This record gives sequence, structure tokens and C-alpha cells, in this order.
Amino acid sequence: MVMTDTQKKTIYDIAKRAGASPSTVSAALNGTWKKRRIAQATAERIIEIAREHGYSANLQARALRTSRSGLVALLMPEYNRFFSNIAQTFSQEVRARNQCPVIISTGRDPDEERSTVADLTSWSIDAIFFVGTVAPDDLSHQCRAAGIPHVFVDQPCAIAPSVVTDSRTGARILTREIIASMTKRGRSFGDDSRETVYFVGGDRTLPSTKNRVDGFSEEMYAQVGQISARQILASTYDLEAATRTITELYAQLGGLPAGLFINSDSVFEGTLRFLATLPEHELSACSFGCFDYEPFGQLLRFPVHMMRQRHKMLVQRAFALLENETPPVIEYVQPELYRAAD
Amino acid sequence: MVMTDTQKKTIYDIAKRAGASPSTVSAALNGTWKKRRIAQATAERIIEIAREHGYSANLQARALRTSRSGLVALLMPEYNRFFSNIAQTFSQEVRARNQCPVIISTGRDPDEERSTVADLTSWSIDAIFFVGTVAPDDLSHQCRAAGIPHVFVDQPCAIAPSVVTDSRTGARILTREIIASMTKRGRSFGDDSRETVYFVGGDRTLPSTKNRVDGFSEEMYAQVGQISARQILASTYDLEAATRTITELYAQLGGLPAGLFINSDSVFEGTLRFLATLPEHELSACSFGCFDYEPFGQLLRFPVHMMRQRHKMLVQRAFALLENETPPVIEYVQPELYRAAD
DNA sequence: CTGTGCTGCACAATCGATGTTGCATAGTAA
DNA sequence: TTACTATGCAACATCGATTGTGCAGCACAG
Repeated sequence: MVMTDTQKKTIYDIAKRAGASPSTVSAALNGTWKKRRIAQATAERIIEIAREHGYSANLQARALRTSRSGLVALLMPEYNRFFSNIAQTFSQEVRARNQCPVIISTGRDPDEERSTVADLTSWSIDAIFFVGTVAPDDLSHQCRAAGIPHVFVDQPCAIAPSVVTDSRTGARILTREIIASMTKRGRSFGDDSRETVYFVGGDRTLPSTKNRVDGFSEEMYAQVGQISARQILASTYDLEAATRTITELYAQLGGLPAGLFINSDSVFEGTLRFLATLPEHELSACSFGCFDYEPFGQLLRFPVHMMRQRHKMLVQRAFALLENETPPVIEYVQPELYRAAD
Repeated sequence: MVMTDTQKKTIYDIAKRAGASPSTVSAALNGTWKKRRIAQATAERIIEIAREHGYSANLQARALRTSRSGLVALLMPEYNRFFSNIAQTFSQEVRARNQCPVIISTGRDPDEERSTVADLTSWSIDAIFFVGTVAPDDLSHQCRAAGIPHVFVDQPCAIAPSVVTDSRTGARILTREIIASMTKRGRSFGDDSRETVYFVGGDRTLPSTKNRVDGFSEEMYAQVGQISARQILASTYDLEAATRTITELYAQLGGLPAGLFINSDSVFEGTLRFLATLPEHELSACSFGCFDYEPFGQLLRFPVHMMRQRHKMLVQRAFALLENETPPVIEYVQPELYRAAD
């Protein structure tokens, strides 16, 4: 056996070995030989030789020629639990379609997002999935200009197909659960500003947070008859900031409120850094709900109700929208309530 | 303003607009114009025109010509907490080098790993980082054959540069901590098979688990004078399997053992699914250690000591090895102990 | 006025795969 | 025998950027 492994094989090499022309080899290897009236025997012989020599096509060359790369990209803000789940499902779905998943995190930076999309278009990417992006409309325009099919997940875009969790309904249900839990604990809504539910974390300029705030407010209003702007502490998803927010709230109220609506996994973690310092009885007097699912949340020293976003469904619906070349619609996926044992 | 956004710009278009030749445009735009003795004024004019027209290079064409893609890949088994952290750091480092990170999960499937590497070589990838791969030697051979620089992280390879956590030492330290915690709880090592520490989870055929088992065993032997094979329950990283394992152990022992060495995040989660069903006093009688860092682990109803792998350091050292073209060495990074308040 | 050297750029080959066009040969009908 | 079609394949242009080579034009020395 000659060690020719390090030498790159091209269709020209294979053509020489097979005594055929490069174009015949190309046709044989990419499956179009039937269309191109290559004899089956010839095709099979070429395929065999290619296999023997460990040939694999140069994908740059192919992409340059066909202007299709076989790459499908996923842009997401960061690698937290939710996004990682999305990424995992995305990878599987792309691979199932015989394409190559490319996953890129842009850290919630709009400039980074823009330049990444520019990069991707330079790679003649076949499609882009945007998850939780900051500036959907700009990105959609960019893609449209480059003729790249794209879809938004978890963050709606007015001018492109989107699949999002129904945050408003989810937030209503979660709020209802928190209130029910409060009642079980014998807390009732009073004049004391501690005796109510506070909404912590997220970014109100983003639709998902906005919808959760809306759902929260609606349910509060429906059940309690009032809701104050002071109850909404939603300015960022940042973990450290969440720790500060809850610490300040605690100081200001002179203790924990009767209920906490925690927006997202990262806020959950940040909040817990403070909560972990509190004595048992303070924690068990408060009712917690988290809009995100965190398995470890089931196992804390106190019950936490959670809304689980159905990441698999989100991704699969997104593929469906993409493949049907749907016009700009927003499709909603209902989240699931995880009800803690109170 | 003419809307020419959808038209793809090439150096030929720019050349026409600038009244220059494509090669001059190329040199101006890719920064080699000085080497190629293009007048600064010409270069600047071309650059300006290109910016006006929103030109961006066709990366396929560049890669085809130069056989360098600007892509750097990370292969990892799945998106758990540890790997996601690695991915995050990796992305930042790659971007800081003006290259494009490509992250792919292969689900611990050797065939998938092989075919993915084959794909990547077809993309003339510039370098590959392997994290927690199943068959390092095969992969290294593949890369070597294709002339692709590569490095292994968290899983050593005998024939390529590797950066791994010092699992043996880490496991010794964690075991020491568990034993100390047991002593505080007034548990001592006796004939009763409950009165000792059990090692749960992981895959002994993999070096990292093997080293942790070794470290665990050494420390047990050093402190207690004996260690039995029955104490090692390490056959898989699977989450569900971990739940079964701890359930069976509990049934078999008639309760929790005095100490548990939990190997990895996923095993932690699986174990907790069972532990969450137990009453408080049983949990507080057992000493827990986890070889992985899980922020929520600090916030459970019982203390858990954790070894935190330093993912940032791992990735940065891996880049260093790659860039210095180090010969096959294994570099060790010490993990950090998180000591729970007992 | 010729020769030498430098500056500034254009020309053309090249990377590897694709696909259109065209040219032989064989087979069939008239 | 002639005309026509179908078959099987090779030639060649092409995708867009890179890069080795060549050639004007100019300055300056001899």
C-alpha cells in the first residue's frame, strides 16, 4: 500500500486513475451520472476507485461553483441552558437533513450580530436560524438582501417567519400558580408593599420580556385588582445584576416579598446567590416561579414553579416554516408548567 | 441611491468602478497592497469604493485559492454545562484571532466523529479542537493525514498535544473533603457497607473517569486503609442511568451511604432526581462531592462539595499549544475546590 | 544617449468542482 | 445506402479571489 494519504485527491487525480475525464468523474461522484448519460458501469468503476483512494470533494470548490454551501447556521446570544438545548436540537435536525450545523454565539451584541451575518453570507450559507437576537429587523433585511432564507426563534420578527414561546399566556399561568402558592402559605395581598408578587429580571425592550410582564400584569390585575409599576424590576438578563436587584429589593422591603416571578435561567441563578444566604423560614414563606426550566430548581430547599419552554418543538416548527417558505407569520408554542410540590 | 444590494459584488465589479485591475483590487482589499507596491492613494480609493458598494469577499473563492478557510472547529459530545462553557470561551478566543468558530456536537458517537472530521477537512478547516472525544487516536490520525493542526481538551491523546484537567489529583482532594465532611457528621468507616464513600457515574474506559477513580481509590486507601471494587459504580455518564444506579444502591444498602462521590454534572442531575424524593434527615446525614461545578449545587437542601474545572484555562492553554506547534505532550490544569458550608 | 533600477500596475494561471455544449459511435428506420 | 436518433463521454468555460510574472514609465548615473 502506498502512503498517499497526505496528498489531496481531486477529481483530476481520480480521472487519470480511471482513464476518464474530470467531468465524468464529477458526474459519477455527485450522483448526477444518470442525468448525464454516463454508463452505469463507468460510474460504478469511478466510485470504487474514488473510495479506494479516499477521495472527498473539496467543498469550497463545490460551493464556489454552485453557490450553495450545505451549511446551516444558528445564531444565539450565549450558551445558557435554554440556548444550549436549542443548539442541541438544531444540530440534530440539520444533520438529519445531511447538512452541516454551524453554531455561533454573539453575546447579545447587535454589531457582532451584523458582522456575523455578513460573514455567513460570505460563506454562502444556506439558511440562518436566529435565536434571541437583539435586532431582528436589521438582520432580516441583511439576509433578504443576500437572498438567504432565515427564521427567528424565541424572538419574533415582524418581517420574517418566527416561532416563539407564548410568553404572555405562559406568564399568566405561572403567575396564577405563584398566587395560588401564596394563598396556601396563608399570605394575602395587603397594603404592605411586601405582600405581593415582584417580577425580576429580563429586558423590557425585548418582546419576550415584555410579553411576560404583560401576562404577569394581567393576571395580577385579574386576581388582585391592582398592579403597580414598582413590582416590575426588569431591566437586564445579567446574572450579577439579578443578584443586586434582589439584594436591594430585600433591603428595601425589609425582607422577601410574598412572591417572586423570576424571568429566565440566568436571573434565577443570580437571584439564588442571594437567596442562598437567607435562613430557611424566610425562604419557605415566599412563593417562587421561574420562567424557564432548570432541573436543579426542583431540588432546592424551597419549591419553585417553572415554565418549561419546549425547545424541541420551537426548533422543529422553525424548520417547517423555513421549508415551506412561509410568509412572515409568528407561530406560538405553548410552554409547559412544572408545578413544584408546595 | 441605486438599490444594488441583491447583486453580489466581486472584485471585478469593483475593478471596473475603480478603473483598476482585479488583482489590484484584491491586493488593496486584503491588505497586501504594500507588498505588491500599489500606491497608497490607489489602495485607499479602492477601499472606499468597495465600502460604498458593500463589497464583501467570497470566502469560498478565497479558501479555494489559499486552502485556508479561516474556520476553527470545536468538536464536543453534547451541550452540557461544562462543554457549553468551553464552547463559550472557545468562541471568544477564536473571534479574538479574527477567525470564525464552528462548534459541532457529535453525541459521543465515534462514527459521527470520524465523518465530521472528514467533513471539516473537506472545508479546509484551519484547526480543530477536540473536547471529550471518544476515539482520540483515530481522529488525530485523520487530522495528521489531512495536515490539520489539532489539539485535545479534557481528554488526552497519546499522539497529539493535549490539555486536560488533573483528574487524579482533583479526585484525591475532593475525596479528602468528603471524608472530612463525614467525620464532621460523626460518621466513621466501619464494617457496615453503608459506612463508606461510593463513586457514582462516568465511564471507566475513558481516561478522565479512570483517573478520578484512581484518585478516589488512592485517597480512600490512604485515609481508610481499604477500598473495595463494590464502591465504584462507574459505567456511564448517562443521566437516567445515574438515577437507576443511586436508586438501586439505596435499596441495596437500606439507605444512603455515608458519602457519595458524584462524577460529572449529568450524573449529579440524575442522582438528584432520586435524592429529591428523600426526607431531609437522610440527606443531611450523607456527605456529597461532585466532580464538576454546578452553580445550583450550592443552593440545594444539603451541602455539596464540588471540583470546578477551569474551562477558560483549558481552552487558553490549548490555543497556546496549537500556536507553538508543540509536540505531543499532555498538559495538566488543576481544578479548583468549591467547599460547601458543612 | 544608453543602461540600470525602481515604481505602479495589468495579465494570466490557478485552486477544484460543475454543467453546458459538442463530437464521436452505434443503432434504427426508410 | 442514406438519414436520423440515441448513447457515452470529453472539452471547455465558469465560480471569485490570489499571486507569480511581465511590462510600461520615470529617474538618475555614466
